[in-house]
Amino acid sequence: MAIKFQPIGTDSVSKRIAEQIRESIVEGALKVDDRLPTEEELARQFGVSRPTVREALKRLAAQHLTRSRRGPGGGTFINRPSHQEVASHLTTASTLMVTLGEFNLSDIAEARKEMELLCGRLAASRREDSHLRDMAAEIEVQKNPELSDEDFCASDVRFHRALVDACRNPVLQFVMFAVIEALQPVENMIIFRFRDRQRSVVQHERILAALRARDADATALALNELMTYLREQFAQAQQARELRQSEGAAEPATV
Amino acid sequence: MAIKFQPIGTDSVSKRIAEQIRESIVEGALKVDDRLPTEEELARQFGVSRPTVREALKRLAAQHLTRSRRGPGGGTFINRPSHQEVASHLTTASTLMVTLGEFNLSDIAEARKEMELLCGRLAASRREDSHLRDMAAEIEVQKNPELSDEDFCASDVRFHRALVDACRNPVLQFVMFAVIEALQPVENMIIFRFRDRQRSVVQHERILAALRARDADATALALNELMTYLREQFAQAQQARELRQSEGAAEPATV
DNA sequence: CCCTTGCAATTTGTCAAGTAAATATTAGAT
DNA sequence: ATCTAATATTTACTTGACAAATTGCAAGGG
Repeated sequence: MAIKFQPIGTDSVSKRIAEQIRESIVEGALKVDDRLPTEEELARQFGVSRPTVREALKRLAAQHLTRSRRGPGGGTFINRPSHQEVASHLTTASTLMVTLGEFNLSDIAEARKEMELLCGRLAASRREDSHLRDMAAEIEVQKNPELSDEDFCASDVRFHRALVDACRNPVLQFVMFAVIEALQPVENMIIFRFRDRQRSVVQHERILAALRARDADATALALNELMTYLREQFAQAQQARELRQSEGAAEPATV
Repeated sequence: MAIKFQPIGTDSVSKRIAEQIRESIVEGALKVDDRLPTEEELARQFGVSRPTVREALKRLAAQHLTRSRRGPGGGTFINRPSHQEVASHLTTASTLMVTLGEFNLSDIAEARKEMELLCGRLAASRREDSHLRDMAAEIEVQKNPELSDEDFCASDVRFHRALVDACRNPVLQFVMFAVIEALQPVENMIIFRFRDRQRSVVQHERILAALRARDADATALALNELMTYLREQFAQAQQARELRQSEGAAEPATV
């Protein structure tokens, strides 16, 4: 009985149809803005029913590979996925992996530190005045003591996004947005507990000044200090979290 | 007439249902391996028909957020997104954005260079002997002159993956795999045209030696040279590509 | 007593046919 | 000529049904 039986292709029809269309796209047979046949026609060609075709199209739509419009001249079209669409997708995925504990905080913090340092160095030579303005505006927001913790954190995220934008490399921007946004809930938690805003704001100002002077080393230095500080906070938060989990796992948060 | 009318929720029902379930997941109301109600029950709760619910579930399944099984005890479950699944998803997305021209080659090459340099520096202090062995094995493969261009390229990818592995940061690994794999088709094209293998192999050996000595600076130096060389090749390839597109756009490839 | 076999119940997968809603086109009216 | 209304096309959704897979249990044979 050493026969190796083939695992039967058990994927659902709608999945296989979606795969087939996706293949056609990546192989170039279907180009952006090409129109697919009508659902009825597709159903006929694949030899399946219309709802099955529709499920396949929804799979593709969920990945922003197609878009559909009703009416004459409507139909289903191949979509060019925009940066934002794919990035948002990536962000939810990474957020989920963080909240599910798939990545630990210190790994993310390290990755973020290293990559943001990299962006900072590039940004020093490439930043435009508009980036400086955006960052300055956020610092002003952050100085407002009336600001809620949530709003402060949101502004912090916008500040770092502006910094990443200034490095003017779409790929790095793409990746960093996911990393930064995935950290936001964690940052929220930390800032809520230790709310040491002043220190962050001072560092932000140092970073901005260094970028304004197009000084890569000074930018890296200031960023490094900020990131090191944040990493300490993360480690502290993680210790607290682990302590809470092991000690009072049953108690539902002492708020 | 200065009234601001609310934009009416124009998203399709199945999309809104998928959104609602996704929200429940990221907010923690639905945990991993939780079972959703049956499709019929969901249809009743949302006040829609079963096919509509199914379209929503297919959207989620396409993002690996849920999985479904038939039979009693079956149903639709919240899925824990594995590194591999999400990474493969990210890879196909970035591959698509490259082939659709959303990212240009030099941006990717730059991002890859900077990030791989970063990984290299970290790897110098963290590499294990197993990583060195993996890399050495790939270099041996690459020395074989009988190797097909395709196989050489695949080995090259494995070499760089091993390098990234050696930095021992899951987040960086996660991101880099997508960037490296997205570049593979392009690398293939270039190596096929200019097939300068010898030069790559020599650089690989230098990188390996530097890692063996745990010398971060030497690693960075060797990597930098390799990446700079590759970037030149990319630029050359892109020029050739653009030339071909503008000149003989009609002609179907002169092979 | 244990192991196999087969049956039944449950749940997703697929099909069929039709109604509703949106939209581009065309014909008609002012 | 320009605006309006009818019309045709195509996706969006509904209803109702059957098929297939998988689990659990029960009956039968060792």
